Amino acid sequence: MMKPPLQLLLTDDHAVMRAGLANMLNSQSAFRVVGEADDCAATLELYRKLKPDLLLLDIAMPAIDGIETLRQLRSEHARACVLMLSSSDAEEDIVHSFQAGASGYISKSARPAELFAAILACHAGQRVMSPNIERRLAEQSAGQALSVRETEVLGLLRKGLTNPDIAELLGITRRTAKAHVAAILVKLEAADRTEAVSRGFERGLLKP
Amino acid sequence: MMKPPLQLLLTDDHAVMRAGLANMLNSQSAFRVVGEADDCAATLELYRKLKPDLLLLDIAMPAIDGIETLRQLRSEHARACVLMLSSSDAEEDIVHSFQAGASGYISKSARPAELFAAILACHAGQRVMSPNIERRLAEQSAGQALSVRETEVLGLLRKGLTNPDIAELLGITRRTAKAHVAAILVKLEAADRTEAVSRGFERGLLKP
DNA sequence: CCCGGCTTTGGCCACCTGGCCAATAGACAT
DNA sequence: ATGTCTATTGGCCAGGTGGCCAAAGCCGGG
Repeated sequence: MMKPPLQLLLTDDHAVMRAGLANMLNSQSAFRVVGEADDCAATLELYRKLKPDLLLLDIAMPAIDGIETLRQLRSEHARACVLMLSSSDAEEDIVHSFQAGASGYISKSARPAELFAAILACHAGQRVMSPNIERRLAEQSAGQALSVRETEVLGLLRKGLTNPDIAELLGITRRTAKAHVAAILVKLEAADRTEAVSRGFERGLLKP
Repeated sequence: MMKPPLQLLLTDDHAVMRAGLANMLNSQSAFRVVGEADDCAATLELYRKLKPDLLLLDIAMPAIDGIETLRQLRSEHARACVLMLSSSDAEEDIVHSFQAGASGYISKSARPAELFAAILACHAGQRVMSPNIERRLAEQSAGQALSVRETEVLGLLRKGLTNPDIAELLGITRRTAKAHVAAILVKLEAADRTEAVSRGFERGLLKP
């Protein structure tokens, strides 16, 4: 007597990836893809309807990204088991995923067998990370995390705003805006605001 | 009597994507995935060995990206039929792909049926683009293209270099470095060098 | 052969930048 | 309650930035 297959819900904005993934997973008797979604709204709706055992959720999505989708899902279904499937491997994405309640995080670079194992482990209640992701976390966490305010300022730097611009927009003095920028430069190890924005993109703090 | 299936070579750094794609394509009698590669070197090697009818090539790859891989392949096999498969949809990637000799460009957001059709059309000698990509090209090409020199300077801006730094590094005067930066600002419609770098990332001129 | 674009160069000037000094008030954790 | 972290603010200064004026040589396409 076999165990019934795990009911999986797939979310990824790339139809090719979804179809390929579904094909591959369904060819394993342990899994069964019961639904596919391509954005946040569809994910929430299908989750309510299907009550899958596990959600495979891509991070990079237009409009509402995977992290935010995860937050919304967990606020409604606190016990949802979600495995993030990412192509970026950016430190920020990983950290934010776990903060938002992900059960695991695996790279699309992982071999299929690793993915299968990750899904099973995740459903068994374990915290899952692909090996190379653990390595990255150890390496990269040399850099300090930006505060909420600093992240906000970084978003303004990106738009080409000057310190006086930022001060006016946030209703603070120029001096304070400058202080935030200075803090950003130190934390991102950047020589100036321009390099800071680059590092922001590299680390996944800013999305293209 | 059926036509023999098209021999396909797959290149993508994400094993999950490769496996899923291979699964999906092989389930169609018209296609047969005869090889998979995860980087430039493996692609060139397998291409020589297998002489596939068509190469499905992902753009985003670490170290050597898909565009450069395409260039190298075409310098060796000028008649190679290559369909770029991309997740970015950045204008630059599309333009560069065709300049480098791609036969087609399709988004991972395309539905499987579109992908199948694209492969067939490509092999039939047509120029293939997914519909939403054509739309983007029309919209976005409002922005002017950067010259070679300007692109080089943009890469230095990204690293936080000042105009004097750039001048010294390129062996030109500060005034000239300044002129290049000014040209970049105009072409990317940026208020300052920091915003220029943002636009660079958004347009795919710079890669995270 | 001429036009257009790319690359190169000069000076002047108001403004912004980032580094340096130090300090206070509130929030959240221990 | 004590301590850590964050957000906030001030002034001074050398150096970088971007806008404005204009112009020359080079190269490829029409």
